[in-house]
Amino acid sequence: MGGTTHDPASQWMTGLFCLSISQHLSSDPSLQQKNTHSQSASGGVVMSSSANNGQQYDDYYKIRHSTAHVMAQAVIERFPDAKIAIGPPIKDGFYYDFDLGRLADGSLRTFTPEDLQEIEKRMRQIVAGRHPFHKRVLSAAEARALFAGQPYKLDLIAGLAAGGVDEYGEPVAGAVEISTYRQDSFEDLCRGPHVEHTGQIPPDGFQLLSVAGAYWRGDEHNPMLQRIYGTAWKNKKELQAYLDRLEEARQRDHRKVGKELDLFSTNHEMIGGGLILWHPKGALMRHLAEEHAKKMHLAGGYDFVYTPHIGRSVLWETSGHLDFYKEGMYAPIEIEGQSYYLKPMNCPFHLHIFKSNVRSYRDLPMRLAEWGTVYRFERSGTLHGMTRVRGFTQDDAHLFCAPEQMPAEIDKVLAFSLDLLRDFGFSRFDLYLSTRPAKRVGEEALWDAAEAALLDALKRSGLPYAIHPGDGAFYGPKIDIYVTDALDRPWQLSTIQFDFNLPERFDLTYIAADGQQHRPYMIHRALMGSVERFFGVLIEHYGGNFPVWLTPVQVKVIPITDEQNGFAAAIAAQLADAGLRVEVDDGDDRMNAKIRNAQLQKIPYMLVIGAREVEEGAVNVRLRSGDRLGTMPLAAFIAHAQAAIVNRTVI
RNA sequence: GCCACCCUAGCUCAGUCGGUAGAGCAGCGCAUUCGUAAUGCGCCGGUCGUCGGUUCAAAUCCGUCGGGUGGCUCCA
Repeated sequence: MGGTTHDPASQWMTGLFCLSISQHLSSDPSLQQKNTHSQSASGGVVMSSSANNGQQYDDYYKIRHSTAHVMAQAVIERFPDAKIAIGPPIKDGFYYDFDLGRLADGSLRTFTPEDLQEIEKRMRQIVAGRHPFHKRVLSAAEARALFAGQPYKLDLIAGLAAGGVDEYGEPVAGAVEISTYRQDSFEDLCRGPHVEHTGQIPPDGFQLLSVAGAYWRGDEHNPMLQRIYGTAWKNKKELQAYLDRLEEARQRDHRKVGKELDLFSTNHEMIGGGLILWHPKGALMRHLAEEHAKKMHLAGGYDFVYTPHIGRSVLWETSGHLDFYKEGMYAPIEIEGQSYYLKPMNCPFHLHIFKSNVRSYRDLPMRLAEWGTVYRFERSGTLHGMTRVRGFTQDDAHLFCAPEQMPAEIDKVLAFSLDLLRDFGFSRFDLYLSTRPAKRVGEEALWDAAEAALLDALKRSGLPYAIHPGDGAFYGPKIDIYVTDALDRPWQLSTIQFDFNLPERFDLTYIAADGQQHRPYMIHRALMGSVERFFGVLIEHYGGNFPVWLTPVQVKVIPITDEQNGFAAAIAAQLADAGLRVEVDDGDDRMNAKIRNAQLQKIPYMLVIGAREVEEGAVNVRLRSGDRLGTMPLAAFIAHAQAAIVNRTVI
């Protein structure tokens, strides 16, 4: 999700008066596809240095698309009355949506696990038949006749026949050709391309994965369809590699690792959904992360502010939140006849800090930063661990500057953001510039200047970027930064957004050198985005094997017998004095068990202390990786560990 | 919110055709003093998520509510 225009959630997230952070896991490789699409639709606006390797993409695209058709055939054979909707290839696979009608009791007819098994079995038979894919082009009238009993197809044809727009109302370049593809007994409305015949679908390269409810065109006002997800690859080996990747992702799931390492928990029944309890070890990591980020902010010219958790309704009326964002806000609290709202965003408070005094151009740029905890209503079905929650803390800042300062300020904040993300171990970035949408506020000159500044900053960054034309919020253009994690998954973290709206609403001014009042530029930015979500992403990126500087317990001292407990305690005291976070395991376990426990807790350094070490006054160092550094003087180990901390390395 | 699947001890799970509950880990106790991923023995621990129905009998079958997981346009 995260960032596509068609995502209703992110649409209301961005259609706000203030900084919005997409909390979603951005499992959205559509970005790449979307760019291609934008390019064809709007004449090559997209500039991206991450090249599509077309041939490969085409092969997978054809295999997945064709497998979807084969699946639809198998479904139709088993459920002859099924209505078929759409069945596109997607990242790593495909899906197809079906309407199976209703059962006698009025409930939706759905696929059972047995259905899936049988469908998959039948698919292999169809594939073995080596049926060719036949394309034919037909008129809208012919298409309507062909799909007379298929309401969803008729809906699609209507969109195509209307011309100029596709089924989502997006403009389509060029003339629209209506075509079908047929294999064996199954003919589907489709623009292709497909493989030549079903024999080109590797029978051991695909697998059905899951069934899910999905609304027609993603709109909950529409009928709910039954979607079958599948995956398809060129051969068995690739399929297995993909399944292994899914398993690896399960192993790294931040909810699983968070429990194993005792970092955080949630409790829907007693606390509430989407609300995080940070346990001591998780809280320590959060403290370390924030401490580092805050030092960077102070060095980067930011001023810290603190603002309340609630504010009077007039504040949210002024900001526009009560008009446009009420759905996302919690119900008001009544105090002394006044309504107070829990804050969904920090910006209105920051604007009031700006307004609390007459501002001179000499005060600018003013950079107000706050780790501000906000509360937003999210539908219960969308909540997910730490990455989609109802209460979260933004590393939020608002930059106010004079027009002439703006380009430099953009450069600075972009570089700052990337520096911070790099410090947390991310090295692969994709940047997106979202430009002016049709409905917008602010003068054209403001948009021109802001978009140009953002684009220049992107160019100077030297990193891959792309443009999403028309994808900006109505109040200003923005840059979003996606990082790619260790499992090649993109996540939207940082966002840098112009706002031409709030300075107007709050009537912000400063006195320029000409003695006149001027309106400042205002930029929202969050780098981690939501601290909770960022933490979830970090857990999955590292799979719990955190870099030494962030890990809650850095050193476990392991005396082999209790003869060494005294020496171990003395070692631990010296390590603590050196600033290391250390624990001693002086329990009854054998050394092997102590090592195993430390290993399971993913503690980077284990210092094994036996009689030899005591005699030599040294420590024997084992790493989390299983590597052994051997015996060394304590001072040498401290130097090693401190270097790992300073360099933020993962050992 | 909607669709599917799931809910058994603190955790991970087993429990056959319906005959009234088991293991490992964790915790606690005792013994053990050990050289790089689990020492042994014992003890404690569950009205099988909730409420209701069917039945001589329900963890098991049916319904209900609660909770969890995946999904709800990655464009015919």
